[in-house]
Amino acid sequence: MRAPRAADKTERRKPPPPMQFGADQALWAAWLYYEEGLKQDEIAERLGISRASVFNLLQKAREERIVTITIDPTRLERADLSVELKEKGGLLECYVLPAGGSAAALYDRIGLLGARILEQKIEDDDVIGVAWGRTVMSLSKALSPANKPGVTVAQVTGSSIATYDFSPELCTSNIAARLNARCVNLHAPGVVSNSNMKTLLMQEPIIDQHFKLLRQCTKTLFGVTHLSGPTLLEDSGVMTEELLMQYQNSGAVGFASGYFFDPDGRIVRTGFDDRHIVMPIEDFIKVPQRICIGGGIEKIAAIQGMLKAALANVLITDQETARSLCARLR
Amino acid sequence: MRAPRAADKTERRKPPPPMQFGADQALWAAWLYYEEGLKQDEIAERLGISRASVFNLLQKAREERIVTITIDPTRLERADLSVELKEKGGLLECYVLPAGGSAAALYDRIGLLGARILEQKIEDDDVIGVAWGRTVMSLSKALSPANKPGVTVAQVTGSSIATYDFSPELCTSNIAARLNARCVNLHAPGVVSNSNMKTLLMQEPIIDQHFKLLRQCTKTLFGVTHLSGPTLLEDSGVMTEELLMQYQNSGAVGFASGYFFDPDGRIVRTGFDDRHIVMPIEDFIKVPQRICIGGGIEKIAAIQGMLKAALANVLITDQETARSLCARLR
DNA sequence: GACATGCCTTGGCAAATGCCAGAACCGCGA
DNA sequence: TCGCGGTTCTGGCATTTGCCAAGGCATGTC
Repeated sequence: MRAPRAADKTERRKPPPPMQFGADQALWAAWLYYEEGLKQDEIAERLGISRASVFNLLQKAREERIVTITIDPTRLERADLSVELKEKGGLLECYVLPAGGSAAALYDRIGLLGARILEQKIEDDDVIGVAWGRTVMSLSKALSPANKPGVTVAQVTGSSIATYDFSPELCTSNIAARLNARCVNLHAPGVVSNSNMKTLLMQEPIIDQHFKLLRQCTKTLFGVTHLSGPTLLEDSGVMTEELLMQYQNSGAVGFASGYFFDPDGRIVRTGFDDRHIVMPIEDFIKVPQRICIGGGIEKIAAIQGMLKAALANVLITDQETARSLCARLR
Repeated sequence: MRAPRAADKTERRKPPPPMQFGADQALWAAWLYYEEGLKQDEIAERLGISRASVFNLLQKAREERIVTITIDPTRLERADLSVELKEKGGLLECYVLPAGGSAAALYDRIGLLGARILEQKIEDDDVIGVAWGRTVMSLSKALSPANKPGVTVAQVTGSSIATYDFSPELCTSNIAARLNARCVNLHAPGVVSNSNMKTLLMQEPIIDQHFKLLRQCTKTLFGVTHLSGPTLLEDSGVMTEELLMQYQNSGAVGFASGYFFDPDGRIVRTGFDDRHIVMPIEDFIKVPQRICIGGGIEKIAAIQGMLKAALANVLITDQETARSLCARLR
């Protein structure tokens, strides 16, 4: 794409951003195509470029968000299955991902849905507590860039030693980066060696301050984990098999945002909880919007327990899971 | 769209895809298509319907605004020509329609642009004063339905006797209807027979009240008319040729929102002004956002005068007109 | 001043989409 | 049970779009 003629000589000086005209062309092509309904041929002719270039311009316009294609989120919420699950699950809102989509991993697909919903829900001065998980990570990657300097994104659970690509720190900072929001990481280990250490840590001013901030949360975002079979908790090195067994023996079926619970939604505690640095549940439960995102048949029991525990009041899941849940919830 | 519970009896013959998408089919098709990037074929397969039906669903989804395609209005404002004209014309904002669009009439194309911009600019408690004209009418028809019960749309100029399809009443009520806003028409003739009558009318409580409302305007929307050759003023029966000549002889080159002006932006008055029921110019000029919409080579001189008179601080026009104006404004 | 490098553009083909007219279907009434 | 009006769905074709690999053009380097 050529710069306008007038700029030819001064161009080597590069006073203004070089691609000024380019942005306009994409914009104009987009207008003519999407608003006036011209064919790419016609636009090509009128702009004096090839049709292929028009195609490229349109693609660029979409990529650069000169044009955006959005799906009305209120409709998503009104979909039949969403409404049914919302009512049966005692939720404030519920969103269900259509079955049989692309071949991508389910958590990526759910993450995409979650991203679109979160974008719509975010308000200018939100404080968002973020947990961790593959789906949350996926959501963070699917978020569109936005400018929300008033938003704070805070980590609800301590950081981990092991580095894996969906750690609490990464989830939090990723989301904050996309939103251009303030990122507040929790600079403490997620798990410490004994309860005494936890007590001491919690008294540290910086940590204490962080937990004060968490009490301001207007939203939290978290995934769910099931406990049977290979789980992230173990794979990520957060917990050992023995610890997990201990919870399972106590009747726990799932883990979400730092808490274990049984099928009836009772919180299950073991000694691990005394070493786990996480937002206290009594604070957590006071957050107005608690958004849980996750799905897959292996998680159904866990999600059911999570719903009974009322950890979430907004659920984002997939169709198959939603179906099963509806069936199970009487 | 069929009701979801069609499963009663006929459905038992359809074992393969036992999914019931009910009224959400369009929504889900839209999600899979626009968000997950599936082909129509694939969606058809997964939903167990023909590809053509998927196409129809997608079309419906667009029509019903389940999906919307929008062009970032801030980009429109940042386009080169817009910026140039904004600065040269002493405007707050300026929007330029790309040249060489569809074969539709220019005023329809500009109206479309105006509609998109107005949609973006409207705030929840706006009071919008609306004048009349073909372009304004066209804008009103291109507005997307919205729900703005807090908005008031008020007529800035009196109504006319002759009925034509872009009368002040129609422009006003059309816009209000689209926005689901309150519509306040001015129940008085646009032109009365003598100045005495105008004085009396203006004292009428209802009329007086209306003009009080107009003083609350946060926005006004109006077109421009040129005076040479056949004009709307004459065609619509608002004015006679003699009256127009009178203004032209006094140096007027254009008419906008009820006022005549000369090329230097001086307001031109004749006896007609004493019979013309319209918002007083000193009130008009205080409205924070005065949006003028119009274009076409025949209007260039008129728009130039209008700009000098600073009647508008937001201008929506087409590329050709914008080019000429830039050239003329030094 | 010639050559290498890398982004843009283009022509053309294969795939995807848009659209229409006829088929299938539904509910209703006889 | 059959026929009928109105609606929705589908097969198939013409058009439009998406994409790729080859060719340009301009800049940077020696």
